[in-house]
Amino acid sequence: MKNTTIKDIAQQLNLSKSTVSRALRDSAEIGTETKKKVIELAQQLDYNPNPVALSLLRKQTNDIGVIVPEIANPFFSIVIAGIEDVAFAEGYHVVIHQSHDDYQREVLCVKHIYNRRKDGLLVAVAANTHDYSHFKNLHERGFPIVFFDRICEEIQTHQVSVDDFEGAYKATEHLINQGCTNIGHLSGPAHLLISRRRLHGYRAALLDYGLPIDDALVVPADYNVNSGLEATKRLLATGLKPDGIFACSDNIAIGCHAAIREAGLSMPQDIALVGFSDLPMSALLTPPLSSVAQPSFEMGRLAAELLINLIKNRKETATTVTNVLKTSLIVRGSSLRA
Amino acid sequence: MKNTTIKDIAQQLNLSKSTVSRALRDSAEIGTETKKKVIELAQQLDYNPNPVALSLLRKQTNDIGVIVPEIANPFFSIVIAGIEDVAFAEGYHVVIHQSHDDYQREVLCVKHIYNRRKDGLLVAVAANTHDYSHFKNLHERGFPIVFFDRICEEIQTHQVSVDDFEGAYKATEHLINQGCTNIGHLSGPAHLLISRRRLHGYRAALLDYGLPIDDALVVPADYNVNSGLEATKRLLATGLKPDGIFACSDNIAIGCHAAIREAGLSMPQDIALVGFSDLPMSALLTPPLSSVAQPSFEMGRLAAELLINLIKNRKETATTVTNVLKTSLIVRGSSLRA
DNA sequence: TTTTATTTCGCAACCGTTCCCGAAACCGTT
DNA sequence: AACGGTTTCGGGAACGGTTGCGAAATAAAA
Repeated sequence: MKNTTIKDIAQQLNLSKSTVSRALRDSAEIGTETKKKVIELAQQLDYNPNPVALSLLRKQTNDIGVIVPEIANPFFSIVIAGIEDVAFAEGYHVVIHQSHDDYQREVLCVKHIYNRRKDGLLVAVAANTHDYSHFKNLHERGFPIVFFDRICEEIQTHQVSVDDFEGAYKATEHLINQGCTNIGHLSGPAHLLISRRRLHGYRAALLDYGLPIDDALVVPADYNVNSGLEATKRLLATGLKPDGIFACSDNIAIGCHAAIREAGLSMPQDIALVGFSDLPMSALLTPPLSSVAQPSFEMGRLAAELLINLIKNRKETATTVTNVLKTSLIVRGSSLRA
Repeated sequence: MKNTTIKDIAQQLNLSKSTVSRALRDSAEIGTETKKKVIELAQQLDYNPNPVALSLLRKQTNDIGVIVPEIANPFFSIVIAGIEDVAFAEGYHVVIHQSHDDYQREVLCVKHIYNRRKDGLLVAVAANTHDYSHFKNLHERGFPIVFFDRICEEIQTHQVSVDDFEGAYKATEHLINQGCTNIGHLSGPAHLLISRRRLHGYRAALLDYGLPIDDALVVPADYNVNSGLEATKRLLATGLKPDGIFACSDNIAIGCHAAIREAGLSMPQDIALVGFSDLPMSALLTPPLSSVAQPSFEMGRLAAELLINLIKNRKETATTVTNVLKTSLIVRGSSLRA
């Protein structure tokens, strides 16, 4: 029932706590004889040090906090898998929080993580977060933070993201190469950096290839299937007749995919479609969804590595790195015209 | 940088630690005047109690450990979302571990959770776990455990699962009603209870409707897409020409779905297919996958509620409940013959 | 044999908090 | 004026560890 403590061992062996502690840590200033006795009894009583006591003493919990919009979002759950992978290997434990894309809730989560003395924070910011002071606050106190995916350039710390601009550019370029001349874009919430960067990549490709830029072809959506479906309906209702669509995320693209089929249009002939993220399910659609693949698992791994590094040598915080991972365009039936 | 402690407040106000502590907890034995001063200064210094110290004193961390095979598996990530939902509301934090369906790793995770003094454990056991002594060990020590989905009947504690038998029965019955007379089954690893129960449901339906039971039509698979694909290939290679398939999970069904199409067979005419779990992606297939829906989010919520209840009143552990949630068959194009 | 060095261990403080218990100080009664 | 009862607060132990320092005891050097 009760866990055996160092004191229990000390009493049974008529020793002091300190001696037992030192013996267990194999200190040189303890006799070989007593050392052996202590270790034996410890093993017998299945002793293991109370990490809570250690945390109090060392002022570190070996826990890292993670905040994502939704755990159930496949992209984030894969990132979390990457995080857990390196965290486990390094002896850290991962405590998950969901912001539900809500600013208030995010603030609460951040407070929780800081107050509960987590060693660091990994975060993808909520979609409707405009004010970053809750993060700045911690950062100024020297609390280790690493942003991933939905990063925050305002804060001078490690950031891990993919090259959204290039990914979006390649996707749009691909549509152009497939003969699309009237390409629409389903964009994400404008205050998210990734949304803006992907929008810029889309525009840059149009510009480079001499295609007109028509803002009426850009319809905003939230990062979920339903919103993608609605946005596509709105886009089709404009009568602008896009022959290609680049969606800012796969979830949006999946909604778009359904809307196109509902409208009785064919892919890729009537409309060629490309998404972003290459979720596992995207390849299962008919036609399978072309998408800009990003290394989600690796993103999690890298973010965790950077954070743990930050935790271990706090001084070197000066040199913060913005890590930009490469994307790769996966061309499938939704956009490949024969 | 440094967090303000109760001692800081005490020194600045020339009071003792105990007085400050009591004042902050609004104790009746502290004068209104001092109480006000303490609370004001605390607010000004942004004081909040160190939860680590509290944990040491109270012998509870307010953390609950969760072990799942894979976080990235949509089913489990949705369950986790449910867990996090009630845990957050109850002031508990969720620490995620992955067993990767590996027994050794699972044992390690269990040790971690117990040693780190988590208040309780929520677990879906690994696919290749035959020995449950690592769980029994904790349970005998009075450590609160709740199993979900992949439960463990050997241990007398709360279990949350769906009615696998009934779900499988309904799925098979539905196939029979669609005119299938030669129904195959892609089963899961045999030492998982859910696999066996679903297999039994399948068999019972065949029996009840007077169809022959042919074990050659039952092909084992692991709970992932690739294994489902391979298993289907093996099933088709037998030459038994099944006209219906009930797959033990949606992931397996998704692999099966692909294999059927690869083989040039049509759904639901040549083969009608039903899966289990109704993952979000299943509805997106063409034809959309019929599936036995289970309330994953609710399963997470319920499991967390039971665990927290167990934590709060340890004595009442005597009355353990095996909670069986209802499934519902979602019929879609993969099995509905016109 | 005395001095010095070395080995081996215990005491006590500390991390931040709660809480039991005792001690003033003040109040109102006889 | 003496006494019992409140009110208000401080001291110290406890939770389970680590660690600096001092103190025996033992061994080595003079």
